[in-house]
Amino acid sequence: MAERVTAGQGGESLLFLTDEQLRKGIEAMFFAYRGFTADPDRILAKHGYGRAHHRAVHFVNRSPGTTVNNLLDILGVTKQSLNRVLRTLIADGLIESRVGTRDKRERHLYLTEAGVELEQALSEAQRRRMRQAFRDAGPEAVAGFKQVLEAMMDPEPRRQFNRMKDGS
Amino acid sequence: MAERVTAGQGGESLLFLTDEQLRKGIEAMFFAYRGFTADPDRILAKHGYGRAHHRAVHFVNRSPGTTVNNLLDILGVTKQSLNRVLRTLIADGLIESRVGTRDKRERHLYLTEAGVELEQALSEAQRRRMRQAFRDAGPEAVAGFKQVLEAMMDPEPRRQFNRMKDGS
DNA sequence: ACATTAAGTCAGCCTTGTTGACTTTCCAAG
DNA sequence: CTTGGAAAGTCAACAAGGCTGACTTAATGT
Repeated sequence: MAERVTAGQGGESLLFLTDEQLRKGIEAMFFAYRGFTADPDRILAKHGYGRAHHRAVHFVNRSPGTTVNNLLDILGVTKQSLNRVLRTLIADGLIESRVGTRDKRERHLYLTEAGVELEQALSEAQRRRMRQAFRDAGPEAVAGFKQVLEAMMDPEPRRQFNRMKDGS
Repeated sequence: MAERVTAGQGGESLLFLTDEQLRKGIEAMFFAYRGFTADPDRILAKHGYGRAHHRAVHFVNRSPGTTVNNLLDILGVTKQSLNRVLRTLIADGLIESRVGTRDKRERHLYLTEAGVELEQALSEAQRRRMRQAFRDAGPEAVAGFKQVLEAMMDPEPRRQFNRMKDGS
């Protein structure tokens, strides 16, 4: 089996990574991400929602009272795209939008009771899979998993990721 | 900091995983996957293609001569969805579709020279990021990363993933 | 007073999923 | 041998959810 190795740019490292090893990593991400989203997707479909709604609900739950602009930064989508999703969630009574007290231009977003309920259902499904995977793989593997994922992020999302470690 | 822990279904395990730990895993997947797809997305955009084209090119390169049906199984999308992408790739001369010799209903798919070129550009971008992440995290972390991802897949994709380890 | 900012809206586009209906080809049972 | 179903692929039409651009409204800060 011919193992062609592409040149590593910059200072040659200590680790020898074949293209084949890297490709397996790439495919692992592809298949794992599909599994990762499969359970919530089923729940969302019942409600007539998509992944966009899930992301919105997740991060509003994560940072209650967050503003629209804040959410835009986190999700990395356009205002118009988020707005469509947000509008339906507000209309359906899952998210509440309160005018800011200090700055009345801002809208602060909160999950309603129904919103919390959906978020619970979605995240519990996802946690279940994550928990199972973590248990199957063991604590050392979990540490490695997190390390690699963090190293794979772009700098700005990584900052957000770490900032969110300790609450809003 | 209140750490609520949801009940682990089934036999209580040795690992205590808080909801907070699991949620960090979930967010890590979200942000990392975005980084993972960012580089190829930029290249694809220049050619007027999307992720669907990338996936098709990737797996045709991976298993030259594969049939449409085969690809369907791997990608987990509908025939019609794949077909649209495939049609443009064939029209643009990146993929060649040969009628099967044994079974003339089947179409066997191959990358043309131009197809190989695009695949190289895409996968090299992705490999670069993966390589960097792997190096930053170290070999032990990489092993853990793979273990957890594999554990996160649904059984059928996992089978495909492992089957592809040693070539088509 | 005026420029800037946050939020929201409308119109229109693209990609990529979906379902349903269809053709061509193959194979197996009568 | 023929014929009827199954399998592979194709075409048409629709929906979700991205995107850009132009614009309004309201509040803020200079």
